[in-house]
Amino acid sequence: MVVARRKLTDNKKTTRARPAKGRILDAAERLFAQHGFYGVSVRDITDAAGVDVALVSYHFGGKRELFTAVFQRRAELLNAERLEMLEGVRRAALPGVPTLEAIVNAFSYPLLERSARGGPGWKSYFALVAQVNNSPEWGPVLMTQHFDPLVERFIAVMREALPTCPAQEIYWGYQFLTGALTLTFAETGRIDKLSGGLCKSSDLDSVHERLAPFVAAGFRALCASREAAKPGGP
Amino acid sequence: MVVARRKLTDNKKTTRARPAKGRILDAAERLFAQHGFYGVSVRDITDAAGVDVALVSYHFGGKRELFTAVFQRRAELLNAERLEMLEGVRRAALPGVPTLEAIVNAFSYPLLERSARGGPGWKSYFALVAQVNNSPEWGPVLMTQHFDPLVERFIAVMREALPTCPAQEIYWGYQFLTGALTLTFAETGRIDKLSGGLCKSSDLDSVHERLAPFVAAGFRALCASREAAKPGGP
DNA sequence: CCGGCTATTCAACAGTCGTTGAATTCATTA
DNA sequence: TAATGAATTCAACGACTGTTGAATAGCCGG
Repeated sequence: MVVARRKLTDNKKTTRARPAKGRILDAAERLFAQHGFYGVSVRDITDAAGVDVALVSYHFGGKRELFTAVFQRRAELLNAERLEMLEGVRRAALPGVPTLEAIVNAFSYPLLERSARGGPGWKSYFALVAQVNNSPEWGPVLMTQHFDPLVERFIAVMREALPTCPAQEIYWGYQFLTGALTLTFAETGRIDKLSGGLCKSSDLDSVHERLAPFVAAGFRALCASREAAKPGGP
Repeated sequence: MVVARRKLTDNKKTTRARPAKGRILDAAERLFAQHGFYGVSVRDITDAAGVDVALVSYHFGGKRELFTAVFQRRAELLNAERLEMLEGVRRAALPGVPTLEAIVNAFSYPLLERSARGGPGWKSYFALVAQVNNSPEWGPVLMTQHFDPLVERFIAVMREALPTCPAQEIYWGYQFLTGALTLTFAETGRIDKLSGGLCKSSDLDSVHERLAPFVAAGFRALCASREAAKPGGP
């Protein structure tokens, strides 16, 4: 990415609102989400943050470490919230099991809610996750490292709710769910053009209303067709 | 991307199997799919192709044009095949309408089949599409330009098959479908680890068996819930 | 053998890349 | 106030970036 580099001979010692480390993280989050890891230079980031180039190496060790720091920053908070909601719907359904819709919502709602009303930083973060999730270079490392513990718990609850369903079906259903969810976070505006303005990528409330019914029905269909395929069916 | 650059003082004038232009396209396809546009240098590509650096500018005009050429190359063939299959299932169902499963299959099967058994070039191509589709920088331009005409036809047939369903539901359903499909193409291997080897990202036949039932059920659920929400329902 | 054309090679350009070491500033404590 | 250690600035390094113009090789019809 090449842009006119802002002159900053001014505002050098003026009272800076926030410390440099956070400013760098914010700028990196936004730019990495737009152009990817290699599409952004360290100078792009530090210029946008209004700090010196050397501070990236000083605070984070290097560009690569900055990238993972950006990815980590919001992951724990997010997963804690999702886990809490997941266990909440599980407890609320005892001694039975929660509906598939409730489980999917526990998985997706905290993300959609933050992306919709958490501010531009969160919006950028999820766009970054969307790119990472679909990247063979970064996906296996970063997604597995930061999200798999929660995903395993999610799948375990899903299996409780579908006790007769083969495990593979749950995993494939999860893959379809996360694919649909991450493309939503990318907010490329493609659906806006396709629908002639009828739908808007940024309308995450509409997604929230529709994702759980869509995915839950998909799970049921998956399990039903596989159970029917088993020998000795009903 | 930084790798040791191969010395090629040899094999300069030896009989070269295929012309340079195609070799460049193949190498670019593979490397762009792995690391993205900015993650690969022109020299990475030409070294992998065994040709001179200057040939990229000579044959394509520049790196950017090479990228779009890679993206274009297989798009028309693909869309022609999908359109033919789509119209085929439509005709076969006359005077009625095709099942949702058949429509989804016409949309996804040609892609899955090529990715599974079309050779490494096709596999790379779909991994590239997965990244582009989730990129705010490239997605709106490339996906819209090369795939939207087919998508519009696909959605039109979908609406014929669901005549009472509001248009928005079809568009959202399409977004979920394409998200699930493109993440599948990324083949990041994440589901392999999650499932402990039970599922394999590369097993596109399993995806083919499951995607249509999953998505068709999702569409039906979407339309049903929206019709029920209409005033004066049954 | 010639001229013309395309394809390829080579060398080099100006600019950008990530990183670093030394110098400087800042806030806090002794 | 002096000292300390962290935070920031500055200048620069060697390597790599995409692109280009001139030179060369190969081929085909005359």
